[in-house]
Amino acid sequence: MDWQTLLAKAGYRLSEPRKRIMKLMETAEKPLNPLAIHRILREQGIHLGVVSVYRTLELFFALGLISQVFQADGLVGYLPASFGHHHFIVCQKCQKAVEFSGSEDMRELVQRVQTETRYQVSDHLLQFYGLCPECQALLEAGGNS
Amino acid sequence: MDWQTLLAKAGYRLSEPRKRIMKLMETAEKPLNPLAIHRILREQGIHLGVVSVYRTLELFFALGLISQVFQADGLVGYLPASFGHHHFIVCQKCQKAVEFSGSEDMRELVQRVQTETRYQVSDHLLQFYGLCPECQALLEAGGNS
DNA sequence: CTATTATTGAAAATGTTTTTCAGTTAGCAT
DNA sequence: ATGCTAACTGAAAAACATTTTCAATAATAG
Ligand SMILES: [Mn+2]
Ligand SMILES: [Mn+2]
Ligand SMILES: [Zn+2]
Ligand SMILES: [Zn+2]
Repeated sequence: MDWQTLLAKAGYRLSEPRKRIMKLMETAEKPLNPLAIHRILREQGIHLGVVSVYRTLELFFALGLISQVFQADGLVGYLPASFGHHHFIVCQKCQKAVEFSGSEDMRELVQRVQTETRYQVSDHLLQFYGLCPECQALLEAGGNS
Repeated sequence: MDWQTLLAKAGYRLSEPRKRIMKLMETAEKPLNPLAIHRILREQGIHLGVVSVYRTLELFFALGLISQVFQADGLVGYLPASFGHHHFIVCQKCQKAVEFSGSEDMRELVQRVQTETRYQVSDHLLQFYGLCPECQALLEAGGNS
């Protein structure tokens, strides 16, 4: 089921701002935050109210169409989410992020932690950080810094 | 080595605001953000500039004395950090958080993801969410909601 | 096509974080 | 102990980010 159908089935309208924002998200390689989206669209001549960007992202997130992406020091933005259980790995150099799937990750660790802490675990936040293939290549070639 | 020594060795002064803030952090069970810390201390009759709270948390974090804690929807605040590799599990009902250690967690998963994505993994963000023992008990007793 | 209702967006309000800078204080030297 | 000096603080303002409000607009159903 595509996002437009999902939106409709959930009782929401397929408005112009929502189309614009999803179209941009779909091509995004790096996590985008509300103001960045607003700015990029404006640069493309598409002028949305900043409020609509906030509202649309909130809605898309609630519907599971996009995921929040964190950098080691906080939320950086959103990226389109595929269905099912997955996480992101983010390049520390260029921010490019890709998903990896992970349904059975953590099983043992969750067991251990539940026993140790007496908490009942029901969810987790996981992200990896590192270097994307391109940035690895660049680093090997010439530059440090 | 205690935090005061660590601070001194790193060339920083042991100022009154820093003492106040660390003392509060040390007793915190739930993640605290800058404005919450500012408010709590003010309620105790200790009036710091809000700027100092921001600066001090930034410094403590850079020195590894405190950790950032995320809720499923963003950074919620800071908690004291013990040394070494560890993560937090946060109660979704009352926010109480405890650490668990985890040096060898993820080894296999990291391998798999490196192969799949061609990224080189160098770090990770992991947090668990669930119910603390107290909130489990409360839930079993009477209430739903 | 029309009516209905969700949705948009400008503006203002609110909330958060950073910058600036004059005054203060911790730690060191005497 | 006392004074010196650079690190530090905090009030204020600026900058930035988010939420609220509400009249105007536009998407969908009929
Ligand atoms: Mn997982
Ligand atoms: Mn770990
Ligand atoms: Zn990269
Ligand atoms: Zn709890």
